[in-house]
Amino acid sequence: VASPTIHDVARAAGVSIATVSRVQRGSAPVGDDRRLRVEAAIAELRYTPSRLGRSLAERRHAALGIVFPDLSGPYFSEVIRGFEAEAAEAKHGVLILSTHGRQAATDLVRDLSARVDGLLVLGRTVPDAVIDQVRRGGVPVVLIARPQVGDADTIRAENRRAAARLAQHLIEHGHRDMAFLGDPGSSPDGAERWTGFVRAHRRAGLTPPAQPIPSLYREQEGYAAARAALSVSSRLTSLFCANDEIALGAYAAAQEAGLAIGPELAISGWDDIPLARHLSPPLTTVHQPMRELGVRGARILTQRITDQGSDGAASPVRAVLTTRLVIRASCGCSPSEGGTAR
Amino acid sequence: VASPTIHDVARAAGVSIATVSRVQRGSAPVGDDRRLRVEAAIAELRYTPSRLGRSLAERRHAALGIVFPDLSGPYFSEVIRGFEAEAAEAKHGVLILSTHGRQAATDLVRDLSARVDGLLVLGRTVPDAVIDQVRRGGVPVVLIARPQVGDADTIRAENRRAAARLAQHLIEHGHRDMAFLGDPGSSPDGAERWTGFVRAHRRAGLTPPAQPIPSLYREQEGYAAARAALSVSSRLTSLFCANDEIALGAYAAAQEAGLAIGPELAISGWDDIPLARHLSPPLTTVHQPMRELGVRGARILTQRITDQGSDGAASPVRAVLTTRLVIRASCGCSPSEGGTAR
DNA sequence: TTGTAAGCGTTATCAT
DNA sequence: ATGATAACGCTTACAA
Repeated sequence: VASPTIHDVARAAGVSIATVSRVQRGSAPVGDDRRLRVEAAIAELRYTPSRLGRSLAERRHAALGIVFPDLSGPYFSEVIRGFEAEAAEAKHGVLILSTHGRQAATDLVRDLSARVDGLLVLGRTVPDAVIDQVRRGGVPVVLIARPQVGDADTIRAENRRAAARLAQHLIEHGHRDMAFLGDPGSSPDGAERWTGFVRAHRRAGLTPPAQPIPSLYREQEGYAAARAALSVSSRLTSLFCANDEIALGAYAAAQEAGLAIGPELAISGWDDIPLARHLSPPLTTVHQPMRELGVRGARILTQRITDQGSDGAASPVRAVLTTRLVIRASCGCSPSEGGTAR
Repeated sequence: VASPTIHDVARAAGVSIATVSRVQRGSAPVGDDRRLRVEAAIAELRYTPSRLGRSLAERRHAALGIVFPDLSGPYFSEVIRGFEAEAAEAKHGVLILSTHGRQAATDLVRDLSARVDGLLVLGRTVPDAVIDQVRRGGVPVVLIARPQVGDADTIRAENRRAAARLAQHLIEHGHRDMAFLGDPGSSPDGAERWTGFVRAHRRAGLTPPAQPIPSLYREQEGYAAARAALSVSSRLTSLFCANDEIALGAYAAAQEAGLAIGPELAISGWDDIPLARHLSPPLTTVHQPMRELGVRGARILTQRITDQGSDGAASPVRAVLTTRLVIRASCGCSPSEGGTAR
């Protein structure tokens, strides 16, 4: 049941393998008689060239890889979605790798890097050293939502200004006692949001909280953090959550405490996951162009790959995509005054 | 910047490439002196064997592929999640392909099939003919949520009985005028749910509706279908939705019509997406083991691949995974009496 | 234990 | 226009 090779076709058509290759990929002119015979043989034998043989000869995989922490939640799915679409456009296959916190991630990433022509790395999935190593191996790497490594290309969504605008919006609602739930230490994104949050306070002449309430970016942890925040200060009127999952947990905590979300306790999230608009009240949050992050990542990689021959290394890309405030009801706005601010 | 090859290492260590190969993969004993020299050279040169060269020699890609319609919504993400985890376990890379309704899907799938040792196909993404072709090419295929093709392995989640139990539950709530929103024509899953729905009516001595209200499996379409249903019959007290997205649309339609979901209008979904429990009222639905579907798919594929040498084709797998009713409040149950039925 | 050499299935360079 | 033939980078008999 072994698949036919180029030799089988050549034999069947009574020509050399070079001719078969030419016909099959139209790379050079072939006489009509032979072309016909070859085409017939190809159809007859159901010949498909071996990707492996071809890649080995062409010295390219015609594939891109993407590494992400986990596939739970819509965030990474969306990035992958964009990435895959754009990669397919460029005739690239797509290999995925979820590190899912496993320790062996390093080896898996090395493995993956040996299968692709370019690699997109999301979040804090891979040690810097490994990134360096992969790049030195000649595989272009693009980083998303991750601290920079050397002069690797980086794409991120704007955080600081959006956070400041959101915090300011809350301040204009009259809130004076706000807590920030999240973990600035674990992610550059979180750190920037915290910075924006603080900045808005300063600009309004207010004193921001001294510290964020620490919380991992999951509902469970958000719930715990919100309970903690609420119990510490009874004057708290607003919870600024570093992502929507945390906000979800905050909803639960608020309901448990008998607080009306919106009027009595403002809650905001980040990411604008599909869930957000279906909550009651709908969640005020910040929309990130997740799909676009993936698209851009793939685009930069294909660019780097085609540029690989030419010398004169193009300077590293440092793209910052714009985010969008999505004002809904959970910040205390009435549904009618809600809307979308740039 | 070209990566070092096995020859470079051999030269540096003053040994043959065979010895390098042996050391590198520990496939055969090597004298201590040479082993040390080889290991030193490998470290020195930062040698990583070429996946392409290796795969060509081993005649296997060490990779699995998965084809799905789209990455929007949690359903396919979950399947992929399980698939990836299990594949990684078996040291397989994972290639993804989203057909996203594009017409060129057929070529893309052929392409993909030339890059992997086994393929998982979800939903109605690929024409039967292509599936056959891939299988004849020697690549094992597993089908999920898709009509059977020849004797390819198939995995699905149980539908009929779960649908019947859910419908019966609704009937016990006193509902006599129920509508089924979905598109049995487009998917075997949908067809089976409809069958179960009808069967429950019959068993209770009731007359089921003559036809489902047609709706694609998306919120938008669900909304339209629900409006249509509600306008046709004013006696309608229950909407049995073929998936959660449709139910989401039904929620919107019900709210618009001023109907209290649960008490006045029962709504049920299918899939138990994360959103479901966050709706108000929380959505009664049916939980599918999506992750498990992916895991099983990968497991069967690896099995088929390793069995490929041995003759005596194992008979086709026809796995049916069990589903679970998740009773929440949207069916009219009070939160307290809610719970999970097997 | 170690090395030589024959594949694995292409592409691409050279002659012709 | 066509055909030999040399890579491409590895694994694995087969010899020694």
